[in-house]
Amino acid sequence: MVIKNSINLDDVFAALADSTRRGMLERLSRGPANISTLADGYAMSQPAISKHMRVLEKAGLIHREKQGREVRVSVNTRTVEHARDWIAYYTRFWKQQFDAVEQYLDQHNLKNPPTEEQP
Amino acid sequence: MVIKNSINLDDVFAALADSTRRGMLERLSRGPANISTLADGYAMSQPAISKHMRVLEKAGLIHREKQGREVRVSVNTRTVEHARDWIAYYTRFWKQQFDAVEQYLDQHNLKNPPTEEQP
DNA sequence: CTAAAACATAACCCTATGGTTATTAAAAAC
DNA sequence: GTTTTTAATAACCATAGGGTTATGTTTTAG
Repeated sequence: MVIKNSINLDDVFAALADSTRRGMLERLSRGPANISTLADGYAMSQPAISKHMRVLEKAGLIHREKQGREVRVSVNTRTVEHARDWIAYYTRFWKQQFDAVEQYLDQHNLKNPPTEEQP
Repeated sequence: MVIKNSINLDDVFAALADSTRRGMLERLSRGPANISTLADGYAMSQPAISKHMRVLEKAGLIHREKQGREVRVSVNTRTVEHARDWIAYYTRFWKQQFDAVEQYLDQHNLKNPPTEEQP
């Protein structure tokens, strides 16, 4: 079993930056699937699908397992959580600032423009 | 005030797929900053920085505010949370499958190979 | 044994991306 | 009023990305 142990956020987010690949990951949330199943519904050639799989695999987002002539694909939870956690971690601080501003505006009744400007 | 109301995950994740831009967002977790401050520590030209800002703005990840000749930049919490939530939502299902497999392997004592194969 | 199915790889095309230098605009400093 | 500073824009370059067709490989089906 090949396990990717170094998560590269560049690759992970780049892989997520394509709706076809996100669609495949969404499909995989209903359970593992083989590649032709994942390809279902996309109007593109088989090699194009193959490339998308490669991008997802290089990012460590999926795991492929040969089963006869088919390939069973499943999501690599660890990588996906890493991306989520990166955003979630900083969201704490970003939101904190945002809330601070909100609170200030609330307390000083500055959230809306002066009444003379309103309709 | 210009508010981006349609969040495009393609743009958001693409913007996050660059360590320079992630670095700037990390810097912004310590509070809003002007662009030259954000550029600090990056060995690249000023126009390159300018381009990165454009990418972040197009993705709706930041908000720029002209203050004299400087530009104050702050994080757009809403967009950032949207990206986080997309991942977090599906993580529930992916992890559920993962856990189901783990549980099965535990219950059937299949997590490790047969003892004869072990050192 | 031969044909079909499921995938991978190679070679190619076009556009997007990340960087550069040169130039410009506007505000601040002197 | 002239010079600096901050930032944007234009024009360019090289590489990466997403797509294609053509071809090959392996496994299953007939």
